[in-house]
Amino acid sequence: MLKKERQAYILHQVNLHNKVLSSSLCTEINVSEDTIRRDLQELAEEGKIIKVHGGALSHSFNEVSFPVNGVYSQHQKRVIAQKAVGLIQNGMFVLTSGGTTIMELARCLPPQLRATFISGSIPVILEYMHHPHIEVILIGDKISKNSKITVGSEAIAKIKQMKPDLCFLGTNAIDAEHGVTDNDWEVVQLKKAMIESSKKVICLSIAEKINTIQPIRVCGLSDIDVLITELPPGSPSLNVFAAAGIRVL
Amino acid sequence: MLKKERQAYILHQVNLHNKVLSSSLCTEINVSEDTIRRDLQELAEEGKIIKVHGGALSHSFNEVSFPVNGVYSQHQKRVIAQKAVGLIQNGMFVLTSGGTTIMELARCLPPQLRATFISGSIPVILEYMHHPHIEVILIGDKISKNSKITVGSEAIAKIKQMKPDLCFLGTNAIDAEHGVTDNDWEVVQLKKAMIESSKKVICLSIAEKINTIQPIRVCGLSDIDVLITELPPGSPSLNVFAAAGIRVL
DNA sequence: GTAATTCCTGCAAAAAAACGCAGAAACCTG
DNA sequence: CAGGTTTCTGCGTTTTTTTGCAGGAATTAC
Repeated sequence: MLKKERQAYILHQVNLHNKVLSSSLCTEINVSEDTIRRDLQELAEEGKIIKVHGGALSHSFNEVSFPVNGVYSQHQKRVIAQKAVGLIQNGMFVLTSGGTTIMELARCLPPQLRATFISGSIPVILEYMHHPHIEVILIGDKISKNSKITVGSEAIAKIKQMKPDLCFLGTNAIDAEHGVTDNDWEVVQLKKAMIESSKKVICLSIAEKINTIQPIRVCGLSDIDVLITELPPGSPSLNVFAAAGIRVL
Repeated sequence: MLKKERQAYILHQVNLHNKVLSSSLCTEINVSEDTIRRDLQELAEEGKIIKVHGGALSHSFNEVSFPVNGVYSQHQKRVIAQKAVGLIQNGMFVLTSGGTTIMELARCLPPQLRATFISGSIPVILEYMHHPHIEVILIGDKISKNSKITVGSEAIAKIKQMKPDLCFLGTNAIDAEHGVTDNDWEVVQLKKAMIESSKKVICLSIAEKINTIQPIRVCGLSDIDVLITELPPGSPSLNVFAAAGIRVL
């Protein structure tokens, strides 16, 4: 990995997560801690980041006070994303939906990972594109402006041609009885096709959305292989899903 | 292998992968490391790549390093965009390439316009999405990270299925003798398909790029219907294009 | 207050770049 | 076509950059 590449990656991470630990960086990029420290120092001298003991902060950090709820659920989503990343292995074909949880997943991908990611969500694709080693496949079709995702028969046909190893679904509602439900008809059609095509379906859901229901049905619990939430796997509210044969992380 | 060949190959590799290692290049082309270094230096002096210790990076890597030229040519590009917008009418199907000139076009679209825009360029699509009445169709395929555009046989096949009314091409180089040329092989394939499919081809080019040549040919002058630059239509440097039967705006 | 990180300094090894040079190829030019 | 010039390429040497490591100082955590 070239020095400039490394620094660009660090800068991206800092801007993304607002903070970065030198210890975690050096395991991610697989260089010595001294190298990281020197990189941080250079970036700090250029005014791009703020160096602190143990890592670095984004410049925007001390300016703005965050919306409280935003940060809170973002933290939960990061926990989910970290768990999800563990399932991805080199060489895999990974199909993902859109949504903020998937965005977080995209941001948490380790830089040395080599895999192919497929999606029709513009924001998610943008995030994948920052990654140094990931191949990005974009599903084309008409764009739904509010969900920023491609929808339509062409997109569904393309998905049905594939057989990805993993499918990560950001879920709007999941319930023990009604399964996964959503509120956008076109997005649901797409998700159905994604589930059908994929070898393994992984649902990402923050605890807040567990046992909630939306008007349109996506799939039943039997179609889900793995459920990831920010809660520990043994939590009582998750027992019902484990009992249905879903691997709960 | 000739020097020009070698440099074209290097440039292609850089544009394809966003980075290149001099060590790997010299085993690929089978020349000494000094030769590679000299090539990289020349390309860097011409501003085509960014040379770093151990190799070189694509210029799109930094993206935010065009403050001077950026603002300057942005004004020219806006002039071009304004002229181009005049060609678009309600109900039209418009196919566009990527590039900063097309970005400017996207920003200049009048808000009451109702049309369908098709592109494989992510930044351009993002701009179209802001428009209230425009239908946006995204061409899907593998994403080329440096040009931020979808490239590949799927994308080309999709384009060939369409028959858009207009095709706006951002051009990297146009010359009276050699026609339109470019430096990214995959993007050229795409542009060729776009030209073939469209009823009317409109080239957008800032004057700076007139009578310049890039390694790979896109099309001849006879394939172009309209040429738009920031210069007034009667400018001497444009006469040769008008003489070739192109409508010059 | 103590233990554990983290940081800094100097240093050394490896890699890459710069430099000068010389042989070879290409290219004028009369 | 012959002689001269320029350009290109590879080699050896020197210089610079980068990176990791060790040991002591500074900072933080408990």
